[in-house]
Amino acid sequence: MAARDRRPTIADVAKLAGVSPSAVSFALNGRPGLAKDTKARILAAAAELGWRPSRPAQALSHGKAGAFGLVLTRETDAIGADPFFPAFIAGVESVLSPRGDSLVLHVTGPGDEAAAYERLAADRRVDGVLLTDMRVDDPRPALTRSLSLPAVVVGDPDCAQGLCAVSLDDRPAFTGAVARLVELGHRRIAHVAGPQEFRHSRRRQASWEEAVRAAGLTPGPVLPGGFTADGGAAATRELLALGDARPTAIVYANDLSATAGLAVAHELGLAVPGDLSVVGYDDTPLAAYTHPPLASARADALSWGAAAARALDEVVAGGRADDVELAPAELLPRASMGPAPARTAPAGTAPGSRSPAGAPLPRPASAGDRTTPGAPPAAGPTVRSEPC
Amino acid sequence: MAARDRRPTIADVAKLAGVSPSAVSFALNGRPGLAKDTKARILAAAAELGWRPSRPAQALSHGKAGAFGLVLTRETDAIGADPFFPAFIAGVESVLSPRGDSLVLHVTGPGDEAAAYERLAADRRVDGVLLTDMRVDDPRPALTRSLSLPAVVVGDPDCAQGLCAVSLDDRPAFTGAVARLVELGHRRIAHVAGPQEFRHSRRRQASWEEAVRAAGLTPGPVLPGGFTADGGAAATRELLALGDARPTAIVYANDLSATAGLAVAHELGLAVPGDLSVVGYDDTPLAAYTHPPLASARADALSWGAAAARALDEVVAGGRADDVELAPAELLPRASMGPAPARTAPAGTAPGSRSPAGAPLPRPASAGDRTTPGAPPAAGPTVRSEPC
DNA sequence: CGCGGGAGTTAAAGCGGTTTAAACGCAACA
DNA sequence: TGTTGCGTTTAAACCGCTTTAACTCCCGCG
Repeated sequence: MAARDRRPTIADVAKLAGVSPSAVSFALNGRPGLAKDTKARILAAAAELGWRPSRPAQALSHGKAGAFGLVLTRETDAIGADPFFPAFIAGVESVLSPRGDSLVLHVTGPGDEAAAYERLAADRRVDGVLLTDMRVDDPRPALTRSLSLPAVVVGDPDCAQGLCAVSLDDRPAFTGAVARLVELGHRRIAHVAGPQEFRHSRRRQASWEEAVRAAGLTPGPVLPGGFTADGGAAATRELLALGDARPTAIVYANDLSATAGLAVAHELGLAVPGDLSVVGYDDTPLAAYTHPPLASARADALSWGAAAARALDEVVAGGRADDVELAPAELLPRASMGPAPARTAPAGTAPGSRSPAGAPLPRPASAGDRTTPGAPPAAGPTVRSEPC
Repeated sequence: MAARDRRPTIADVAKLAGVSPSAVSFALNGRPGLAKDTKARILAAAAELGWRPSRPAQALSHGKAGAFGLVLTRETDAIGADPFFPAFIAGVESVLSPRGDSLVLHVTGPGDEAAAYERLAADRRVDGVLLTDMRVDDPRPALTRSLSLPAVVVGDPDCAQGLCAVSLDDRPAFTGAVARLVELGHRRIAHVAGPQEFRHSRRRQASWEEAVRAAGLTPGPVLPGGFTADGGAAATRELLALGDARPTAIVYANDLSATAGLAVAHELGLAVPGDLSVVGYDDTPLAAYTHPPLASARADALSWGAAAARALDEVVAGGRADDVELAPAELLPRASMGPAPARTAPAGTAPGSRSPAGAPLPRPASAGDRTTPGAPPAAGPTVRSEPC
């Protein structure tokens, strides 16, 4: 019997089955040209020894690492709040795992990002990478191309720079939220935006703006919330200090800043949704349990991860893959959205009496209203933020 | 010049530098016996070609994968809320990254857990694994041992079964919170626990119980919160429906359930902390921004990850490493903790007038009080939950 | 002048697989 | 009986690196 402590190799299996190592390899990989019973004998021997091929050895000989890479670029303090990644990663795993492939994760500071990708490419530890959190003028598509590192963009095609993009539209959630708020009588709908460097932050802002315009209103103040609780709280404080110009509804770029906004409203003695309506995005586990429950939108991060992994598969195999568009995030209009407060709401818009969509609503004369009045928001032109 | 599309190998570098491949290897690995200028020439050639050794090839030849594995076992729906892992992973990375090593992440369902570790071991894709979320009677220490897969336990030594444990004590946070609540006049302090399968859930519960006993009180009701918002809300609803026996303070096993509890209290018209004090654990980014801000405790997950990675290093290298004990989580007593409501609070414990620790507080006669009265909680015996 | 010895360098043998091309056995065919 | 051809199996090269042992100089010494 072979040495007890050494893990079995293909040679051990071959010996036990009474064949050559090549035969074992053929059996393992389902190559044709092996007699049925030989193959069975080999697989039995492999099972008996608990043998599985060494991935490094396989990687070396056929040049595939059997792993995808994911680089998370974060400031140290911004780590920990994002419900997107765990689910996304689980989705990626759902594709990788059945094949025995792995996900290699790297967390880097902003300065080390390029180096992380270069290393991933040079090390040959992964077959391709998933690019998330696309930024304006993101250097990564060009970088991965120059490294000839297969890559897929997790985000809209506009910023893919020729790479395959796997996207999930968050715009309907924002335009829908604004449309619903308008329906509820709101006229001053502010936005607390995410970091401007991110494509999706800008897209969310553009969606909000388009929907507000489509309702014939002037887009209200936009303040940066940075996707953080601190930022969301600060922005909310500022918005609520605007006196008469104070918004009656705030659309936040994510749940974290929205939840912080809720707390600030309470702190200032404002009722939600009585005095202020609030909408977030992400549908954090907590969203249904804030006080009041936070209206938000659910993006299916699990499916997104799976779709991204499948697309990267294709790119790795064939060099190209078609863009994928997933089902858009759907708005969950929870109790934090309500009728606009009486002082601004028209008489007919009391709680419970929803004016049907399309019914003419009193619209305050607003300077700079350049949108066709009455155009239903949902049917408006697609929002295009500037190309990245 | 070599083929343009092929990545450079050690042979290309050797040719360019006019030496043999072995010399390049020696230069790369800082082996002695190479003339200084030869080494410099080789490194220059490597830099010029942008060559970095192939990790699979290295792994194959010296038998080290240059990667650690982390398996996250989660039900699909429990994914996404935990602020611990992103920070923990970043900590692990801080050790791995400078060396060019990687983290291989696997997310599995509960049923596939053992298979995931077996694969990680058989694949030889990692040099060792980090075991987190230790459970009662956790099979993984035995499993990794039988697979001769180096492992480190991220959790207290009691459940390490002989493996190296890297722990961060969460008990002082719980005993401290209870002591503070007692000081504030609370006499009925309930606990909303985490899933009983987890060691740390039980330990937190035991800490709460010990502290309550140490204060001469009878441990109040314990309800399962499952670490989730749903569970926390349900448990809170049940606790607050107890009528006269209703607790005046609830210590939750984590922030997620605590935050949901806050919402339930509001919903029932109870003021926090006026009618009910609430404490969580984790110091979620949101904790400082709930309404009112949630008292919680911060565990330094980043350092924890780094320490765990360093310990695993030692285990991989030498087979053994000393247990590591990190600085305990520290309680952040935010506004959700306040004086007990008047109907139960003694006269002297009005808001703002804190009775100094150690001052005799009126203590209700409670049956089953088996602890020495007056023993300061912090100095009490170490809580030991049953061995796992 | 030959030889021992140290410094510098390299040839060659792995590591554990995959893969190509050749060898093998055997039946059918000429 | 000697080919031919097919189905099955294997030897050997290779993937890119590490490492041991050997090899080559060159110097100093006897």
